[in-house]
Amino acid sequence: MKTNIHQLLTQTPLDTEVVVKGWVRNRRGSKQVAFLTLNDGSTPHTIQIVVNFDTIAEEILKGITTGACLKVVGKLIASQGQQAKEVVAQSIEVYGLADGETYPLQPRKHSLEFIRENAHLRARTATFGAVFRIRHSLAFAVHEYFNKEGFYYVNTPIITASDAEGAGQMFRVTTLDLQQPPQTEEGQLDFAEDFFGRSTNLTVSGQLEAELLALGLGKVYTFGPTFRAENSNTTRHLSEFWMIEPEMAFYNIQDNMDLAEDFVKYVIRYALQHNPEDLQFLEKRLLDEEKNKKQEERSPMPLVEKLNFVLDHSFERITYTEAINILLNSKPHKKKKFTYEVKWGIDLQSEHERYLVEKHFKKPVIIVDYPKAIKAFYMKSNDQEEVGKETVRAMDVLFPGIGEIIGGSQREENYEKLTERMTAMNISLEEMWWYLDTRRFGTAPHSGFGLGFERLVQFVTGMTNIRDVIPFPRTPKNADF
RNA sequence: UCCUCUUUAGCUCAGCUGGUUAGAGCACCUGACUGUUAAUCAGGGGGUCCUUGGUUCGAGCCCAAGAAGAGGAGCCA
Repeated sequence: MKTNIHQLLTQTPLDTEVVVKGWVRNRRGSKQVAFLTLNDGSTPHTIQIVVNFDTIAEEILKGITTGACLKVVGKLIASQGQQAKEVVAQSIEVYGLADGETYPLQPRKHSLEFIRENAHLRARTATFGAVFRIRHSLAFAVHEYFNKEGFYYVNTPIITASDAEGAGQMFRVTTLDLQQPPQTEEGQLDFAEDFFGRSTNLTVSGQLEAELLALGLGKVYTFGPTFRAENSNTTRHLSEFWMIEPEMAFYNIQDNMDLAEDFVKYVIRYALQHNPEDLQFLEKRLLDEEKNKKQEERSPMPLVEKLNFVLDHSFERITYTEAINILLNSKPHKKKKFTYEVKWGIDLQSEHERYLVEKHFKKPVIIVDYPKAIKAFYMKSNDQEEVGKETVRAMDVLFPGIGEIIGGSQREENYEKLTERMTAMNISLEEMWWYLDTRRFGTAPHSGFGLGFERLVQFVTGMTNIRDVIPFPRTPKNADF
């Protein structure tokens, strides 16, 4: 039976003959004995291999440095050193050496920027091992949650012709000859000649398609790649990221918020239960990293405590109007510390959101009922409101440290109101005929939201740069590996 | 896209007011050491000082342009 290092450390009884395969993290030694620490990705911990030179020819150890991959046959025994268990080698087979002169990773702390430049090898580091294991757990928990709640997993297209969503700049998909593109008589690019016979792009959201499926299947969710060609250079934006978009028939905005909170708590709890050692490792990493920071820039609580805090407290729910009033009465506003003016109708800026979440409530906050003027066409209008202060049933879930983690709304199901709004916003009714058909035939109240998966992974792992929570980050000017 | 900062050995960094042969720790190699834990000790090799142009007798250091990276902002998830 194949055993991994996690099993060796936690389950395998002592004095068992074992086979260990993994990559060397570190090597120490003296004349008689060498110590290798090995990791195989199954655990944040390493197992120590003891090599006595009277058993193993010293020649075999030549060239085995950090990064080498080995197969070790030996016996699992109680360690004389600080770790509980270790393996005394009986034989060693070298799968591959890693030339010390050129192998980039060393048994020392590297900067995250350096490791990012070597993203092809970073799965071998303790930090990224932990991050990617947690990422897996969260992804698995997403499916588990929705499955248990009666949702269907649906796949929406990655190549779309829709350009009505307005979620951001899009990547064009084309097979046209860019050297000599076909032109129409007016001198425009002739997309009739293109592969699909029309202009197509990578999806910026699966929401509109998910709505079609929800209005038939009831409760659905998507979990897939999403693309935005925005020139965003921040620690929380990617050009290619994974989005989770549940869409539910017969859910109003309250149901939508309840679901969002329950869902996020479920997946965080899952990671706490399934990756305690990885989280402990990352917690320690974060503490080390923040040692050099000023007190006020450090995280207010350790990682695991922060996650438990989120589970133990209900998210604060306030309306946009209430949020504006809190901000108007806040110290930074009165002392004119905000860069952006606070008044009803503005889109809340990062500094405002951060004040509400990190200073005022000190926990996750859900803001609802945003001004209609700053939100998308498909969001349901609230009734009977003061002229000039119309709102829509939109909600954002704000998390400390990363800001908006979820954006959602109840959708406008009324055909007349929807088309009126689309016309006002210059969105083509003809192109969106398929979307409007759901309102024309058997329309139903429904809601949904989108959650940026990487932002969730960021929050749970405490990683501050979103490029460090996806194996192959795509950002402006960077598509390496 | 805007603002700020950064770029010197494989990595992390130092390098004074512009001055002659550019340094340290770690990594790597060689050797020492009776079980190490960031092992330790001794020695060795290793440099396009981001690029281009300029100022100067002389530039790692000053000036200009550009590139890349980081942080923040905007856009958003």
